[in-house]
Amino acid sequence: MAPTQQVKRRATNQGAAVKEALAAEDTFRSAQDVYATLRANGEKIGLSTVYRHLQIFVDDGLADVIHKPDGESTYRLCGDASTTHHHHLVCRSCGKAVEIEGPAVETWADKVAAQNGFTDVNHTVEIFGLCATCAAS
Amino acid sequence: MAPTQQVKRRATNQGAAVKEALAAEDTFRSAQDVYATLRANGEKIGLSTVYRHLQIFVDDGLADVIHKPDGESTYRLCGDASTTHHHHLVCRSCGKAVEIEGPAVETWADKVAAQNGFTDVNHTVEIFGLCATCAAS
DNA sequence: GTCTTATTGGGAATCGTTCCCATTATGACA
DNA sequence: TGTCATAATGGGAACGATTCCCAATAAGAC
Repeated sequence: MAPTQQVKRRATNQGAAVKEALAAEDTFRSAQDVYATLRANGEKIGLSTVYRHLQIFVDDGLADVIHKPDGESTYRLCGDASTTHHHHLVCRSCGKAVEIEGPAVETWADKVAAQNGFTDVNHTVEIFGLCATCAAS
Repeated sequence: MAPTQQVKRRATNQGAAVKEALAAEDTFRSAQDVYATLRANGEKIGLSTVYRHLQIFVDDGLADVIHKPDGESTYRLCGDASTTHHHHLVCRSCGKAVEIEGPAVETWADKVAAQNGFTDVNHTVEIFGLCATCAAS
């Protein structure tokens, strides 16, 4: 919506740590999960800070969020999310995600919304399943 | 998954009241909202019971759930949800929803999942926007 | 009418997330 | 390199939605 305005932001160890933790895996991970991992690694960081940075990443378009059916929010860094709108194919078991695109879905969504008089539209499309690895075990 | 097995279930005033409350409007409503409405109507019912029945409706395929981006779960009765898989165009402001179908999306989702070795697939497609009424105000 | 047991409901408990605010540390500037 | 303004931190309290627990209640079968 509004042009992503970069606010002055300080570089901190904690911020870097959160980003690293996310970068380490290509799966969607919850804030609690990231926090636990960092603490286990001996990182000195608070839960609030983890939430803060995760949210910042989302605001800056560096990360994507997926709200799991159980209500938990999970995050994952996304290469060039800012330029390409995309969706995810997510493993319900391990959280592993594959970025997918569906141009047809985009246009369909906009068309349907317009036909019904809806404006300021956005949509969520997530496909959940079991990845080959998890299905095998 | 497992064949929907109908369990013996008693007919109670509370159960009927919850269903009525949902049937009264074609919008997705939260458990808290339904509870408040019922109490305001002088209905004698507990919050736990509302949650319980809402969940039962979902299990029985009588209602659809949508997890709002803020994490709240909203429910709405759906005519023949059990027979026709469909999605929703939901007003972000008032919750009003229009049932929509997108056969192309279904096949696309399945195809993408299969290509990536995912099984036991399901997907969520919800379109959020502002309905004409809410946009006007 | 009686009895079995599904259902109820209110409050405690849980869980993820946000808030508050005194303390800490980054980055700009001298 | 030292000083300073203030962004960032973190720990615990606060919150809101949802679930749990369990004694009291009431539906439905006989």
